[in-house]
Amino acid sequence: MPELPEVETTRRGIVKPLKQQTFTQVIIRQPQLRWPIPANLPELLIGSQLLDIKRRAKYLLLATKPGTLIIHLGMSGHLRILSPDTPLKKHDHVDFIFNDELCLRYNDPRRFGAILWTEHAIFEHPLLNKLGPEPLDPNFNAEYLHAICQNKKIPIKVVLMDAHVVVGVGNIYANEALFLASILPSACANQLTHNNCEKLVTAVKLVLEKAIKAGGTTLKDFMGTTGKPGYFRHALQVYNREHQACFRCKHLIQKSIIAQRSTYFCTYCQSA
DNA sequence: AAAAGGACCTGGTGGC
DNA sequence: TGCCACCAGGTCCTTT
Repeated sequence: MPELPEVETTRRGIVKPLKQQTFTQVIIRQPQLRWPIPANLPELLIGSQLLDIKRRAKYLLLATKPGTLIIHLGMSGHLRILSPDTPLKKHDHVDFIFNDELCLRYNDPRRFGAILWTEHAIFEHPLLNKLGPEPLDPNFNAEYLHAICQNKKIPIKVVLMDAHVVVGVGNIYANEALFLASILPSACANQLTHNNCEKLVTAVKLVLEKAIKAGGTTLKDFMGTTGKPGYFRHALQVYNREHQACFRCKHLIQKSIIAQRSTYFCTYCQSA
């Protein structure tokens, strides 16, 4: 679920009800996520006010006076806001309770996510200090991408998905952006022209902005509606469409594996 | 240093 | 119905 648009949608959904609220209880049922949840998290948080919720890449950053709570949703995680007495579902690993009346509940079946704590400057944290620019930031532009690509002899899709190059471009949007830019995912990065990079940067921004705007469906899901989102599905041009007709040219969408990830493309539309 | 592959974990699906 | 292989929205770590 958590591509960048969904993480941003989650952030927007929880910041309003929770900002300025005070942590009154922290319940850890399953501490073993990607890394162990700090056992002293309850004592660190209880009594503190949640000052703000920011996002960097796919990390949610919950700022308090003594430090920052870092939450990553991994491959399968999500956050919901509920009444604290809501019956538990499978994989409800952590509850953060505010003012004894609102519960932020973390659920993550595969446990690839993370809940961490730091008291230092947040952007110096080892997980954050080597990240590339945000995709929607002006620093992510054709000049930057083209320069990076010069010394990369790997498929452009792998470059796009490398968080040291640019954050937040997951498998779905890498496929979609490359289709929009008419560039084959397998194209060797150092073969791309400046013009290719221009189109690709534009496509990444467009696809992510559109998906964030479509985040309403996710928000609804996140607010407690049952059932899976399917939020951006209708807009997908290539992802998960193997053997189906390309919407643009009617040739069949093909699938291959690049860096162990499913990759979808139209050889007719994506010639670069 | 760059590139490739493995690792972490559960659930759903499709084949036999 | 059961069992099994394989796939899934991420990303760090180890090996080549």
